[in-house]
Amino acid sequence: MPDPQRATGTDLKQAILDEARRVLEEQGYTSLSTRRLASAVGCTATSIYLYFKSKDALIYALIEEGFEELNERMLRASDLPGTPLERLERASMEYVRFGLERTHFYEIMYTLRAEQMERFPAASYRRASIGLEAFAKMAGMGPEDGLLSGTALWSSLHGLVSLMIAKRVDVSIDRDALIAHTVHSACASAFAHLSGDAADSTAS
Amino acid sequence: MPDPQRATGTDLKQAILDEARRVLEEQGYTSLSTRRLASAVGCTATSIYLYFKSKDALIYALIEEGFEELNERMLRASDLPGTPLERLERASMEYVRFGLERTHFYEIMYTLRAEQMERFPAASYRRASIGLEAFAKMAGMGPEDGLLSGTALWSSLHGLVSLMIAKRVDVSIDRDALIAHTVHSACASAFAHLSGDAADSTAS
DNA sequence: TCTTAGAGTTTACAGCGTCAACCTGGAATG
DNA sequence: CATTCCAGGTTGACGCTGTAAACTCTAAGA
Repeated sequence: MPDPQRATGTDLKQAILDEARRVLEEQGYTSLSTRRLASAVGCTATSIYLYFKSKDALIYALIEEGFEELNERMLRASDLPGTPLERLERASMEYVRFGLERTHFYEIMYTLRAEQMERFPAASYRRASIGLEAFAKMAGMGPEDGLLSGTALWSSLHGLVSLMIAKRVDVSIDRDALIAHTVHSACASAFAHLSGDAADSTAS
Repeated sequence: MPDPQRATGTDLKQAILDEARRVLEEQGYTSLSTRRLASAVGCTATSIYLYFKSKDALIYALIEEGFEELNERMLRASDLPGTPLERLERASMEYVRFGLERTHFYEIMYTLRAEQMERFPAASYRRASIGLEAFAKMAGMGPEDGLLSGTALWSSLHGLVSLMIAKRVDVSIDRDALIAHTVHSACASAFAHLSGDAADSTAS
């Protein structure tokens, strides 16, 4: 009987996941190393492979947690009463807040390049765009023009979040003002293009 | 006298830079390794440190090349005659095109996190936001509201580029349509907020 | 008591960035 | 000519990394 304190079996898997989440949040995903992880939870590096196919698979598990939380927060934010535009803005704000609060999660969710990671399970890819679908639905958009407007909105929000995370935004800019401005005008844009609908086909 | 084919001195530095650029463009920055680089140009890994303080410093040299090209392209695009809005749209299109053509360059320029790299020389940080200043100037924006609108525009473009690079955009969306749509509405937004100026202070 | 299977460990491999010490050919100096 | 000096390399090492193969230990079942 070894150390009774030490986790084994399913508990060990959970302990690995917990520690990985902790390290990710505190130091970012580049600090995630199998050996450090293992020594923190009291096992060897190779034991991790008993529960995760690879290091990437472990990271994917964290990514899914991230999508879960993001979706939940966006749904909660948009479920409050209000006009469609108000609800869209609240959900958008929540998206931005999530990104800025959980920067390291956001990073692995959206900025890791697909091709240089092991194949991401198809089911998870679906998850990744649920947020977008939420945008489109919220605005009552059809699957055609809605996808376009929704993606453009998403681009704005994602761009804002990732520029801020990467510290590329001019330091003299008031952060809250920038966020309010960007969210406001991106949401307005999305709605404007909806009203214009079939009438507006821009010059070729 | 060793192999006369082999580059030495300043030539060696140039050869290292050339090879690094080649590998970056073909395989991305994660494939840049000092040893592989060295063996490709015919020297040892440590020789690289004779010309670059660190691997990061080498990457920064590439980053600067990227900014140089991007700035040049944007200026060229916006220097053609046309209304300010047209010029802004052309420059924006050029920004997006650069990002999608030179994905690996774009990646190191805008998505590497500042804190996990060695200190980026201050002068280069200035370079990094010249594009933004160009946006603001082009629209004849003052340094106050211009920075805000310019950054919001930049967010849209950057978000679009990086979502597309990371392959997060729904495959059923027509790429060109998405680009046209996003650029068009982001530029329009930037101009709208300029006209509204001091009059428009949104409800608190 | 013997077998079996699951759960972890040991050991190893090939790669990484980087540092300290060493070598070497040619120019400058005596 | 002989000597010194040094820029421009190389060698070898350190401490990391992910991960595969082979080994050991423990508990349950027959």
